[in-house]
Amino acid sequence: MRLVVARCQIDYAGRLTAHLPMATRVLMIKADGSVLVHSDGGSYKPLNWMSPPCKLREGVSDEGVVEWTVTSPKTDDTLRIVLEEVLHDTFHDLGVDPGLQKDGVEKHLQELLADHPATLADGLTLVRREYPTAIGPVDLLCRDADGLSVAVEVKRRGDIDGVEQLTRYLELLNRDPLLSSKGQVRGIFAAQEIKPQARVLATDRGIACAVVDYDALRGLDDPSHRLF
Amino acid sequence: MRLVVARCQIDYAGRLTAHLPMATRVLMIKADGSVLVHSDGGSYKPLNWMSPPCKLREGVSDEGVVEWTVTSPKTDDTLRIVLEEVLHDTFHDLGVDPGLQKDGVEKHLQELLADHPATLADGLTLVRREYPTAIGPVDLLCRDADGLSVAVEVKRRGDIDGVEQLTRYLELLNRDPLLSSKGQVRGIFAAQEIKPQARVLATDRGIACAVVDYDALRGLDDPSHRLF
DNA sequence: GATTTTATCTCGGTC
DNA sequence: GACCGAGGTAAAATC
Repeated sequence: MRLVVARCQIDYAGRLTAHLPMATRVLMIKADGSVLVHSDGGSYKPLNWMSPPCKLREGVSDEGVVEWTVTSPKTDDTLRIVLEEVLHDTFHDLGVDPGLQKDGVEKHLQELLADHPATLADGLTLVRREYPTAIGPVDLLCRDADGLSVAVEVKRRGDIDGVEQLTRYLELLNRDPLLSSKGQVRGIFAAQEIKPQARVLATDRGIACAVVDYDALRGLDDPSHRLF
Repeated sequence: MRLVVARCQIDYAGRLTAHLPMATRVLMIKADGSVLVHSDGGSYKPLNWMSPPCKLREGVSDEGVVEWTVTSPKTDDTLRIVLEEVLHDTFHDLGVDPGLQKDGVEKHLQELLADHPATLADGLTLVRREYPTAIGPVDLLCRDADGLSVAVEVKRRGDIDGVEQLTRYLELLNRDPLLSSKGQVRGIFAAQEIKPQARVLATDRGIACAVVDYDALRGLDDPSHRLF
């Protein structure tokens, strides 16, 4: 990884053309030859970049101006960087990164709860995941110990929208005699964190709230499992 | 802009939770407090990041370990960075970036075609750009040599969705007696590249396809035009 | 390998 | 503020 801070102007030509006027910026040159141009703002997206695979060629023009040309052998995109003044130029050996471990997305939570519905309420068993309705799939459709249907809406962060969503599902499900013949379909709003407003609304509508302990749930899935 | 190279491990908690094991990485801290964590590979997307607005707090634990905590006041996302060894730490004043000048996107194509509608079909003249309808604006509404209305949908890459879109517009426009009294409103699907499926569908619906030569169009606009 | 779906999407626009 | 659509979308999951 090479880090360069320099006054530069940049031209990109590829699927579109783009130009960056002369200014001071950070140039990040990765081991695979890819180049990122960052300013002191914006978000994680660079002002301009070249994706790997690509090759950087350093040249000097007739007027003695340093100019980098980054080219992609596959897409024939090119990035031309004219360096007016180099303020910083260092190289760092980073080695290979072990990579990111992601976790806690709604889908994974849903999978875990589908495997362990009893953690939401005693005696609860799964009928099916993504139970289809006219207005969209219910995350989990379950049955309780008395054989009554229970609809579960899973969210990572439970806010008011999720309660509204579950309410709509419950209205619909309760019109289905196959599900509601033995008694009303109940709702459980399951999330890692439930916002106070959402809890009030849910309680008001007779919907139970379940705060999900993600780590404990993973422990059930695999007792020897450790987070990292 | 502060650039730090360090052996670190990182935990993120927000919309999801993520973990990066101990390894050497580049930390980019921008003027607005946002933080980017880059490794020596991947693409322009950082391994982990915090979007502005956010605040970085540097702390030292009981064991003397340096630990950064980046928090967002709005979304309560947090990024925790444990620094085992700092290999590089520099600050650079970049100033405000003048920003990127883009070219060749759909909007620009539309402008060029609005200036030169005859390149789409002989005798075509522009009535107006972004002609409003109940379901959204038609890119270009034109009139042909016989005084018949022609609706043009402009895309950079023409796929099936664009044809569907134009079809909906044509249906609507053909219900307007002011436009269709002299005869049916025709459609032209104009794009730099038209996918085979889209071409088949367009032909099937009596919509003409026009592959736009972007560079030639720019040449018309200004024969002496040079990129920058 | 091609295609579809997702994203801590980002970014710019309009309403 | 929201909502919508495009992106040099990229990247992951699926077929």
